[in-house]
Amino acid sequence: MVDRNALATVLQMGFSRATGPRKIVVETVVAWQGHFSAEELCRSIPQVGRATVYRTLASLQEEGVICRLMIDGRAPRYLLGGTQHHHHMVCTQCGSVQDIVDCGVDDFVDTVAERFGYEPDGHRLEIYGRCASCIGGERESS
Amino acid sequence: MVDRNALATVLQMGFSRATGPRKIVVETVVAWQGHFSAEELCRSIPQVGRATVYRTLASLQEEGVICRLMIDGRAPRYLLGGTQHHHHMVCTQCGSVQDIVDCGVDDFVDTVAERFGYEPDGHRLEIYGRCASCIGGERESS
DNA sequence: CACCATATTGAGATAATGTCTCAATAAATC
DNA sequence: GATTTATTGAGACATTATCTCAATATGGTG
Repeated sequence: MVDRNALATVLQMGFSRATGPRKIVVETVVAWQGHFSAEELCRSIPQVGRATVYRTLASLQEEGVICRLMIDGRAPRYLLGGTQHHHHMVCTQCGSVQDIVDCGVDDFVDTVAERFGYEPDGHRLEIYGRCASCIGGERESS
Repeated sequence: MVDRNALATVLQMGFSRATGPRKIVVETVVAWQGHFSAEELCRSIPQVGRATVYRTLASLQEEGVICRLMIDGRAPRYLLGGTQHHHHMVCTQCGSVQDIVDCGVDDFVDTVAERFGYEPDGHRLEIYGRCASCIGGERESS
């Protein structure tokens, strides 16, 4: 997915110097399984300052390397891979998240926007439910 | 929309006593034009304690009287009328929000959920763009 | 109406999350 | 290696939200 070259590119994004701390943040994010909050990331790499973590997360998001996910609760959660436009399917039981890449709502969005006289420039779709493995798990444990 | 009877009903929601403070909160919310944050609401009725405002907002949301809107930025914003399932069209320029009631994504959601083996129990769709009046306003001011 | 039991309130402590400052540090260049 | 300056990070500060618990107000009752 994200090879060394891509990593080097990412390290430069929006900055003029590829620094050590930023490298740690990016590598940790890339290796992360599933989604995470900013604070979780901070805790996992205490050798990097909070300010740097937040700054790096902001650029990564701006550049589309990660995307921000507002699962209800409080803090936003981040997820690798936002380069491509997509949506999310969130399991309300185990919290796992899957990407929906082949969107298909685009046309719907355009139609609705036009009906309201809007000039659309983005949309967000999140679907909540229980994932296959959580449904399965329940059957086993009963 | 929300008449006196409905108000009385709302005041009881999830509680066993219809109190003065809660009445102030509910009436303020009902009279509010557009969306608001919890803190904005607190500031507008300083005679009611912050804890009560937050508590009342939570029940109102739970009961579907208001809905929570996560427009990017920080704090969630609230909007009257969440009883009926709907989505939002948010103007990225003036911040106004319109409801999209005739959803139509429902089928799409079911299809996608099924494809992933999910048992869907909710979805959220937000469309961002510039509203008609903002587009028009720009033309005038040029 | 007065009284009681208790649901509810609210001031303020605390928590969680995020932003900002600015002296110190470390990349990149020469 | 020296220089320039982008970047860092400790910690102050800001914002949003939750929690505690003594004080209060509500609804029911005699």
